Amino acid sequence: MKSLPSAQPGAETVFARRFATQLSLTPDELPIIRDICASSRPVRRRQDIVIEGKRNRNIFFVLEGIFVRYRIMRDGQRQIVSILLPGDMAGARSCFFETALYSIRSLTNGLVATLPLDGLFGLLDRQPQLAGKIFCAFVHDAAICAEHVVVVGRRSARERIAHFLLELLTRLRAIGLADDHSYRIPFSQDIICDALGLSLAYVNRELRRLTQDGLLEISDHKVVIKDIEALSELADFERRYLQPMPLGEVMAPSFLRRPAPGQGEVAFIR
Amino acid sequence: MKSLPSAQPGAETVFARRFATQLSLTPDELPIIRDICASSRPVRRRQDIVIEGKRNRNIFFVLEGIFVRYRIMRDGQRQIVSILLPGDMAGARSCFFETALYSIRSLTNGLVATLPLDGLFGLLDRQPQLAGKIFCAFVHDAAICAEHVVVVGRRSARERIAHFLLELLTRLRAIGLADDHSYRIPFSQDIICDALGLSLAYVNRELRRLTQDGLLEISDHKVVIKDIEALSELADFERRYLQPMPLGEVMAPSFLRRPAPGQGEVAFIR
DNA sequence: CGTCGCTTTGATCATGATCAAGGGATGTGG
DNA sequence: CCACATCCCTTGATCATGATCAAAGCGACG
Repeated sequence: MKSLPSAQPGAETVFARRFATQLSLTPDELPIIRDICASSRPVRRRQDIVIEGKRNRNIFFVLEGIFVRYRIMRDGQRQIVSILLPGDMAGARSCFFETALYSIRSLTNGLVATLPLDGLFGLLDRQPQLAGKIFCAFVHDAAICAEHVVVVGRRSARERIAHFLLELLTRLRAIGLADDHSYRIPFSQDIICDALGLSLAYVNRELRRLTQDGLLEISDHKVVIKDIEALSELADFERRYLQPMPLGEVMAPSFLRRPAPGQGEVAFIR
Repeated sequence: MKSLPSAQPGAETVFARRFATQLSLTPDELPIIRDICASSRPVRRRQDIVIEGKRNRNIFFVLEGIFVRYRIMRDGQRQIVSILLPGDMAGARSCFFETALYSIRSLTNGLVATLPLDGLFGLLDRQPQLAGKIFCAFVHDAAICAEHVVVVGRRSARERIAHFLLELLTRLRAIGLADDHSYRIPFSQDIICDALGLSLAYVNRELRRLTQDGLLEISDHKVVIKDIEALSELADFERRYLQPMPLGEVMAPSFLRRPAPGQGEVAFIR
């Protein structure tokens, strides 16, 4: 299997800039994030950076590599709660509990920067708006998680798989790691089945059917979505949950914002 | 059906105090929250306070009543993403998207206070620690959501139902709305089935089996958990995800905290 | 050359969906 | 006060989605 290339020099600033865009950083906030990213650490493939049941007080910025947040059940089954891509943050949730509720593991070699929780609360006093932006990133993460509930709760296996592949396409494209219709997934089908709560054999069969129907092509870990329209229709995929407002716009005081065209505020009561 | 009693005078301060505890508010922060709660509004049963696809820029503090966050699918099926109880916050996520991703609806008469998003960002400058605490509450909400993924993804119908009822017991007890083994659920089985991604008929059957096995009793919307131990074992219910650290402790600088007994930091790399 | 990790496929089983019908409650209007 | 409707619970019969079990193929790699 080809994994992502290992840490290259300069990756820190590439992703510091990417964070900058996602979080709408101002010129004085940017160097702070760049500082955090500068002291990054490599993570080898299949390594846990957070372990369920152990204490964690660090927030990790994923600069490179793909990670999963997961739980191992009593019977040995695994449920993957989220897929974490470069530009995402990890480990924040466990900071607010005695010990971590999930483990977080790399699927590939990767690179992460560390912000201790204390550092975040420190920022809260010195750079409150920046700290707020980081907290907002947690909210975006939660939105993906909520959507995952809907995928797993109310969709058929075929729909789940289609949705999963489309979500990955959209997220990878947003960070420049996919082209218009295709991307490399450096992981195997068991990730898909554990993310979607399905059995391996069945995921395989349904993937096969999707390719036979001409919607996909998968070969050697490269996924080509041949008909995005049809697949989106099949999966009932709405990308809105992957597109939060630009933070600069959300955080500006409301008198600076024009209301969205044609959409007033919701009438509240009565 | 008996719904919760309507807004009583004084409910604002009762729950302002409850928030105070949950968020470890300091004496100067408390009046701010109390102010927000003072201007609360009643919500009638079965009313949407956030509507999917509509713009929302308000954070709602649930002072009274039970709410659900849900999505209606193409085929008319509903997936409930979260149950919101007094003391929870609602609508924050939709503030960060052009329009709401989910609707939020009351199951009972209720009472909510409103904090405009601008107000939260205003707090960020004037009372950064308080704003941080509110953001932390979003993280707790996300933890429940993540657990929901695991429930729906990898548990049998019987286990899901058991888990759901235990989660409710635990959360209601935490806010004083349940006694040791029982509580009233002012809603019907279709809420359970839409929360867990099951069919109504099957939920009914499995509920029946659980009562026949002597684990539960349900009559007229009152749930009595007769054997918490056995039910927890059956559901693989771990309440940890409902017990975040007291924020006062999390937010204190680390040199004030003693490490958790017997649990060092996680060894990071290698 | 043998092993390991991953994919593929077949056969069978069962969990849970769907369809259908009936049975209290409670409420409402005539 | 009764007729009727509505909401929710209950139960049976049947169906199908997806799990489980089993086995084989196939690179890659040591």
